[in-house]
Amino acid sequence: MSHFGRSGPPDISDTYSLLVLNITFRTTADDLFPLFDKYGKVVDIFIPRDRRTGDSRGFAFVRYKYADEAQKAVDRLDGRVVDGREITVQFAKYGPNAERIHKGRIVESVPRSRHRSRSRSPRRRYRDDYKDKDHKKRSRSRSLDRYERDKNRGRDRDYRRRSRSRSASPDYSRGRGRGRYDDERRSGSRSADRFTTLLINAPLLT
DNA sequence: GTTGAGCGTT
Repeated sequence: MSHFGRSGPPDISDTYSLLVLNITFRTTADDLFPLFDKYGKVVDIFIPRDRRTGDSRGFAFVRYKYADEAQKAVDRLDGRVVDGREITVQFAKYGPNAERIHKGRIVESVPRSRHRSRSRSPRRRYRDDYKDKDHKKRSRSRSLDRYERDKNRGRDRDYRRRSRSRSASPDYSRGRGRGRYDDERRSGSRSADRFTTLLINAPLLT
């Protein structure tokens, strides 16, 4: 029953998006919905998936109808263990300029960045430190290596396949030999004629 | 079957 995220963004101007990080790769929107719906009206849940494999990318977007409910969900669900992993819940933004979407709704849905860049509140600072420590523990080399390896493997296999099919093709060796032979014969005879003319004419001219 | 930083489909 995953009708979430199937028909595009419904009405962003009236919703408050939450970014849920560190979820399991097999956690679906239906798994998150009952958990997040307990703290407010969830209008949409979207989990970005890989284009090729269709697997979850490990994070989700939960859209709430009201900002206070979204804030409450952040407070209650950030750091909670879901499916064996500690999830990270925070307000999401569409891009580098998410505040320009609609002055009012979306801007109010990003109180953390504004508060952090303007003035730090000691009430939330201890949580930032906690999250910072959590982030420092993570390493990103594994997934990146896998991605590069996959890309290189695919390219290498393609290259190998093409190269092998060409060198192993009997047409290639036969055609190459025949072609070179013909080429040598045809152009050789003509150039030999020219050379003969030159050689014959050379002593005459000298 | 694996993985683990990050900001999203029309």
